[in-house]
Formats: sequence, structure tokens, C-alpha cells
Amino acid sequence: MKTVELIINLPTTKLNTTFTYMVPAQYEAEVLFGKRVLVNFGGRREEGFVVAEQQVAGGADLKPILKVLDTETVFDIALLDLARWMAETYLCPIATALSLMVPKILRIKKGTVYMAAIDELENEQLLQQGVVLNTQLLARLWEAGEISHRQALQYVSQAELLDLVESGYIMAVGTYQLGRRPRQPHTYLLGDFDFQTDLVHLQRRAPRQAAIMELLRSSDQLDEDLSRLGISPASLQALLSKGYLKIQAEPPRPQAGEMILSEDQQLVAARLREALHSGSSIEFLLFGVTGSGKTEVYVQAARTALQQGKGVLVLVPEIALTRQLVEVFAARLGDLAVLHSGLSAGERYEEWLRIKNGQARVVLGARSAVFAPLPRLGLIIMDEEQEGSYKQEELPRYHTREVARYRAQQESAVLVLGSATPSIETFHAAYTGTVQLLPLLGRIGGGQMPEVYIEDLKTAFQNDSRGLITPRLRDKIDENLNRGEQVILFINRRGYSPMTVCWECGNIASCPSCSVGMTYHIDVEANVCHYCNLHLPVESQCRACGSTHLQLMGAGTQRVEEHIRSLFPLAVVARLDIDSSRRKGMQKSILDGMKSGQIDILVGTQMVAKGLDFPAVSLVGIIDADAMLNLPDFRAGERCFQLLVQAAGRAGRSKARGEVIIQTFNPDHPIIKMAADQDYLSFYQYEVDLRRRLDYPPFTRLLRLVFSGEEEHAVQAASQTTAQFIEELIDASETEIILLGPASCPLNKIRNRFRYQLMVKCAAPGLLRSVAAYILARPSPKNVRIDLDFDPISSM
DNA sequence: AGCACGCCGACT
DNA sequence: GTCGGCGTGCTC
Repeated sequence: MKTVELIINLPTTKLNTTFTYMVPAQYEAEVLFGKRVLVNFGGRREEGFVVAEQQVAGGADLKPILKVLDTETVFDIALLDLARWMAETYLCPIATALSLMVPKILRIKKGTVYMAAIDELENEQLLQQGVVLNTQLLARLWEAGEISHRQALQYVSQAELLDLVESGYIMAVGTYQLGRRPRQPHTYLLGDFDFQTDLVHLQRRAPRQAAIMELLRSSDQLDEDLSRLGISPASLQALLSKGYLKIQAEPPRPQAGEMILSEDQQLVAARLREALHSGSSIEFLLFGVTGSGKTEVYVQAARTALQQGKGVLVLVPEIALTRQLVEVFAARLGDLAVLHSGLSAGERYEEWLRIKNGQARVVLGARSAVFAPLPRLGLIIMDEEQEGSYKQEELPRYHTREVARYRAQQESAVLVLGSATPSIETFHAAYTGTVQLLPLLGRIGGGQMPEVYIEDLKTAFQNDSRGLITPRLRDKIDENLNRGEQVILFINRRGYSPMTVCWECGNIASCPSCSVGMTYHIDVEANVCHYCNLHLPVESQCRACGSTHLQLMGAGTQRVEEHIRSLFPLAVVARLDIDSSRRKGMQKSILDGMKSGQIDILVGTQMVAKGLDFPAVSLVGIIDADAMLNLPDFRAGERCFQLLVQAAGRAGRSKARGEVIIQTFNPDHPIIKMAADQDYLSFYQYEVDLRRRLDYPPFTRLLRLVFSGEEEHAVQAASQTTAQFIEELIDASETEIILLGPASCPLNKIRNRFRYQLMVKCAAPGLLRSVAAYILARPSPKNVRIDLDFDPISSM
């Protein structure tokens, strides 16, 4: 008899074990490994992932599979192995890890069929109890196994059917099938059309069609989001039939053109080629400043892997901020699949299928793309490897770098981490030799490093009025505008003002459900909590003392924007932050405005510091460097350095030498100075010494335990008993385990839940994991949730 | 995750 | 004397 081993799809580590079910005759010939099935489990119907199938003697006493839910397999052996590794490493349910690998659309059931939930014996018992069911329908169900909705309606009415399902005598089962296949995206190009004569003609008789042609006047092609632009298929069809528009179903062919590589690039490319040919799993750090030509090296390595018949995975922090990289890959390599959040579920599935079937051999995407079902993976590129967005902040809290590393080892693939400001962990690994360092020094194409000035905010204002913009920055902006060049102003805080202070009692307006100050947003005229997004109307009186003497302190992007507009009334000023780019297309129009030179000054949060490449930007102003420096997190210094260097890197991407002004109250702080000098190596030495002295990564691994609940006492008590428990473990193990806390989290309350934390440091990750496993095995405290986070990137 | 079984407090 | 609290353990 054929049986299968299942992982039941329920999110508990208690179910990280396999259950055996019998395969009924109707499914015996089918490959079941990698598919999901419906089974009776503990008296209810649950889904299971088939992780093994086998022939056994006997086994008649096993429960049968009720239905196979997938027509295609959704995972293979390698991905299953990866899921098991994640379950062990992050102590999460295997089912949760496996679910990450299944495209979301396949988590939505389509095409309901009906099956009998009782057998003939049970029906007889019901008859004796006086329950009379439709015998014909039941007989049909027993005979056919499952019938369609339409078929069921031949025997009973819709209402009766619903009733039967409700009472549990028959069941409605959804299957994972894709409905309508999503349409291939088309690109529309200008056909035989004369803007002089034909347009006038159209405007008179078909204004809608004319509007479409107008769109094509500025850009040479129209793609994808046609419905979002309000374009109807009818108008398009009409234009196509007139020949005014041409359709291009095929994506543009990649250009075979080779770029000329610098000597450094050639050296690095050769090392990677060699590694790829060796067929063993080697990890590299491609260390090069912005503009040093990392992308070209990526492309070369990807080509080599493709020539070997292998797949390439390209991981980026966020697609939206990496448009340039996407464009280069799209232009230079064929068979590209781009997984980004803008895709509909159907489009995403379409890409997933192309990848699985080997049609797309280069996959580019953010975090979750690391689970792409690429067969024969040969190369993984992880750009901007230091970025925090690679860490998943929900369960399972995996780090993309670790998952990528495991996949690379699994498939004997080459892993390339790229960065101008690598994480301390990765650079340390390069020092110790676990990662091979590939340096790319200097900018290519003659670009010079920008000139950086540090402005001391303590003395910058000659008169006594403190402002946002120092006289020097103001003068520099003026000079740049006069030369027709662009300016970027970076402030790492959104909203208008982060603090409303009472002048009488000193109270600071804060969110009622989170321990966070409310940020005033001028566009919506509300006080906004940046943690729970609560919007409150602005109050004229202090909540604590009733005084009306309230003042907005500090500045965010909106206030800087307003101030800049008043200082430079003739300049075109734009703001780029989550709030301004939330509206669809807004971000694109701002970026286009920068590209075309329509915008003179761009004010924004970290969004402006990352990945943007505008040659006409010759000045970058950092309004408040201190805001990043003083966060209660051991990585604050590292993050501050990275952001400053990245922001500075936006200046002078072309031949002209760019300028950067850093405004700070701590002009002598080593991090600020080293960032101003763009001196990564000194920064690394400084920071790594600090980490060594304080037992922080890379010298230890961290486990953060967050206790949260609505009763503060219970939360605190739970954190204390757990701390005691860990102390006992430490005593028993005689190993270097350091326990910090319990302490209230810097964000003491979020969404009305109080938060306490413990931090466990240990050099051996295995030991750390077993500490966590012991904690999970203990009976969990009432009304208190414990969240485990290995290698946390934030301790707020 | 659900759900059943099971042992100690306030009630018709 | 019971109803019901949620602690512990199991689900092929």
C-alpha cells in the first residue's frame, strides 16, 4: 500500500513532526511529493505538505488522504531541506517555513467541490436518530468521491446545500488552481503616427485616443499599468487597428554589448569566473564605493553562470530603490524574472512558474526572492548586503544573508555580497578569511569623491536664532541653484515636527497606546504615531496641565521642505518620504522630475540616500546627523556611518566634484569624522574594537527575547522568571553566556502592549539556540507572548 | 492551532 | 452536591 508522510500546515513547533496517511487508489499513480493534500487530523480537516511517499506492507488502519489540493508541486527536495533548516535555526514551525516558498495566490482556494463527510454507516445511525438526508445526493457523493457545485444542485437547492455543509454532513473543499491565467504584459510603441496632422484629427473625433497618443509623445513606450492610467482596452484596440500603435509582446532583447572593464573590475570578474568554474560554494565580499562599477561585475558573473547552464539569484534590499540595477539587468541579460511588490498575485505566480520551469534563469527580487524555485542555482548576488530590510521582522525572523548562504552551500553555488559600507559582521568575516574580499577601489569614469564639510551646529549661527539650515549650507544651495545644479537635503525623520512640548509643565504629547511621542504632520493636520499610525487631531491645550503654551520642537521632512520653500521661493522643491510616495505613481513622478531636472531641491528621508543616481546633483546637505547617532542600539553607530556615506555618495555622480555638508552638534565624534572622510577601514577598526570590548557581534551571537502583554506586571514577572531560568542554565553549562536584562524595551508600550526584553549573548550559535529551545519548551506564561529573535537588527 | 480530558473554586 | 476555570497533552 502507498502511504505518505505529511507536515500538517498548522503554525506550531509541536507539529514539526511527520504524520503518515494512506493514499487511496485514485491517487496512487500520482506524484504527491511537494503537493498539499487535505486530511482528517485530530477530528478536523487540515492541509498537509507531502514530504515523502512510500510503499508499505499493511497500513490499512491509517486514515486516507481526502483530496490532493495541488495540480503542480509547490516545493522540491532542496526547498524542503531549506525549510527544515530554517525550522531548526529559527525555531519556527516547518509549516510556516514551507509556506514562505509557496506563492501567495496558491494559498487562496479556488473551484469548490463537494465531498461526503459521513459514510453509509454514519448515515444509518442518523436515520435512527430521525435525521433524514437526501439519499440520492449522498449516494452520488459516495460513488463519485467529489462533485461540482452545479452537480450538487441537481439534488438539492442552494439553501439546502449550504445547510448540509453547515451541519457538517457534507464538506466544501477548495483546491489550489489558478483561475484565468494572467495576461502577459504588453508594451505599446508608437506606430505610424504623425503628431502634426493625425493628432489634431484624433482630438476632434476621439479625444480619449488622442490622450493616449499624447502620453506617447513624451515617453517612447507605454507598458503595464494601462488600466491605472485610465486607458480603456477599446481605445487601445482602435489605435492598434489604425496602425497608430504597435504592440510588442516580447520583452526587449538583451543587448549583447560588452562594457569595457577597468583593471580592478577585470581582476574581480576573473576571480568570480574562476570560483564559478570551480563548482564549489565560495563566498565573496565585493567591496566598492558607489560608482565603482559593482553592477558591471555582477552582470559579468551572472553571464558566466548562465553560460554554465546555471541559475542566478539577485537579491536587492527594495526593488523601488534599486530601479537602476533592475534596468541594467533587464537590458543586459535575457530570461529575467523580477519579483517586486507591485506585481499582482497572478503576475507573481506567473513569474514563479517561469522560474520553476527554467524559463527565467535570472531572478531579481527583495527578501522573499531568496526562496525562488530556481533549479540548478549557480550564483547568488546580494547587493547592499548591510541593509536592515534583509531581516524579516515577522515570524520566522530569518536573515536573507543566512538563508542565501545556506542555499549557496546546498547547491555549491557562489555567493557574492556587495557593499560600499559592509556590515561589521561581513567585513570581519573577510578579515578572518571565511569570506573572500574583492576590493573595487575608486570611482570609474573619472568621478571624484565629494568634498565633505562638517558644520558645527553649536557655533554655525552667528546671531542667536537657531535655524534648520546653517548660513553655509544656505549659501551653498544658492550657488548650486545659480549654476543650475540639483540639491538633495537629507533628514532622517518624516512628518513636520517630532515633538509637541508644553512650555509650562514640560509634558511631551505622546501616543496613548505606544510610548512614543506624536509627530505633527502638516499635510493631514494631525498628530501621528509612527508606530501604530494613530491620527489624533491637534490639541490646543496640554493634556497634563491644560496650558495653551505648546510648542513644536524639532524638524522632520515636512518642516524642512516648508523652510526651504521660504528660503528659496523660486526653486522647485519636492519631498520624498513614505508619506509623499504613498500615493500611486507619486514616487515615480518625483524621481522622473529629478532625472529631467525639473526639480531643483529634493528633501527626503533615507529614501533619498539610497540607490538614486542623478548626475546633476552636486550638493547634499545632511540636516541632522545626530538624530541617527544617538539611538539606544549597538548598531546605531554603524547605521549612522552607512547612511552618511550613502547620502554623501549622492553628490557628484558626474564629472563635477560634488559637495556634502553634514550639520551636527558633535563635529568631533569619530563616526561623523570618519563618515566625512569616507573612510570605511578606519570606521571598521573603530567599531570592531568597540564590539570586541562589549561582547557584541561579530564576537558573539545575540538572542533577543521580547515579552509583551497588556498587563505590565505579568509581562515583567514573565521576563524575570525567564531570566532566572536562563541564569540557572548558565550556571549548569559553565559556558560563556551573557545575559542582559530584563529591562523595559526602549519602546515600552506598542499598541497597548507593554514590552520587556532580555538579551542573551553567546559566541556559540548552537548553544544560543538550545537556550531558546529550553525557553520554548517551558510552559508559556499566561497572557504574555514571548518573541524570539536571533541576531536582531533592532533592540527597540 | 484546536480540542478533549482533568483537577480545584463559586454557585442553582 | 454540580458548572466551569484553563493547564497538559495529542492529533497518523
